[in-house]
Amino acid sequence: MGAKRGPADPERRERIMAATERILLDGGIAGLSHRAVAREAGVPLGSTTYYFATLDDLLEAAIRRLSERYAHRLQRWGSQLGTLSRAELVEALADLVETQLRESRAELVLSFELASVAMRRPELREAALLYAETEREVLAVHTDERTARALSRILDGLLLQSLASATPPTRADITGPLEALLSP
Amino acid sequence: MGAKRGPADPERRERIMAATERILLDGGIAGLSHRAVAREAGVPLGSTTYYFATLDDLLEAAIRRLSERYAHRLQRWGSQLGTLSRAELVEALADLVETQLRESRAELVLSFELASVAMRRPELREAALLYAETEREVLAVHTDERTARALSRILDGLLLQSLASATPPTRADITGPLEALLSP
DNA sequence: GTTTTTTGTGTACGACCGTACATAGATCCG
DNA sequence: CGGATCTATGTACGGTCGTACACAAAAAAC
Repeated sequence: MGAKRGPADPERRERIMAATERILLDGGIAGLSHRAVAREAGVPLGSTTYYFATLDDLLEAAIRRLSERYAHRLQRWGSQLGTLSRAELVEALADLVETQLRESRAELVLSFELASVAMRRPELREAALLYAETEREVLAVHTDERTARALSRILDGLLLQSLASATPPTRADITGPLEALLSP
Repeated sequence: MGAKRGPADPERRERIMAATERILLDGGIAGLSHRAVAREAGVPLGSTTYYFATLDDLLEAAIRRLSERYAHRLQRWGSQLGTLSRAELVEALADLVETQLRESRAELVLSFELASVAMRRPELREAALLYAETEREVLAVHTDERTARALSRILDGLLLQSLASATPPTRADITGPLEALLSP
């Protein structure tokens, strides 16, 4: 019952998952295939099917990693904030939206794609919801639970329409709905 | 320059588009192929490629039809309403959300899938935005433009999370964000 | 050492696909 | 009538894919 067996190249698995993430981020689920991953990772086809027998295994592993990274980023953002007034929270959230759109576009697109795929494939639901859960948890630190849920909805709508439309949203597009919700 | 030429079976094109809609609605874009449409419509493969040479032609035609039908439904909903108080508008919108989730689930799922695909393929953007545009127009009849935009965002977020999550939203889940926005 | 287990690879099968294209039938124009 | 034009179909090429599987190499167990 040794802990390590076989040629034990622990990088192998890592490299394959990293390649999978890259493929998902820039081609979406449609671009995912064992062969594409093998090419991207520089390993033979047999390696990808050995570690991840089915496409869903590959997908699930990559999604889990991406979600965890996203969660950490959100939590870091949350912990850098002190206690905020409502007005300050609006500005902080608007900054968050703008930053995400600028710096994490690919991750956002993928998370929406995942959500839409999960609507047809319940087995992917858990993976898809990791994003939303983290979001709500972080928001709940700064408001009550109910407002956090509403905020999460607005943020999703904002991000969705921003990513789908041709022109980026103005600051007012973002702050408008947030203010409406956060001004009691 | 006669209006009709050839064997002129006008149902042919119709049948193919109708079959395409059915395939998109229950299998999503991933299930779309010339062959699948041919099978569904009961026509030979050559027919589908004759009327719609590329997959995108097929997709665009079907999406346009679906969007128009969706727009009509929304407009009918809008015109059945008289002038409403803010509180009445909240209830009417919540009813709309619940009805859509119950009766037009497949259309909603497809519209989100389209939106997420359009994020990677700008040529599909126009088709994907038809849904959102109509929504905003109808909403703008009952509130000012700015509120309509915010509402549209909230509705998208609500529908997205409702479709992606395992359990349907409670009435409070729906009315919460709407009230927050519509109570000045 | 020998056997057993795990790690890793190459190949091949059957399926599906988009699209091109040669061809056939129908209709219209003159 | 005879072309010209449009409608409609069958087939076939070249490609991608998931997955199974036989097999080799390395490590572990004995």
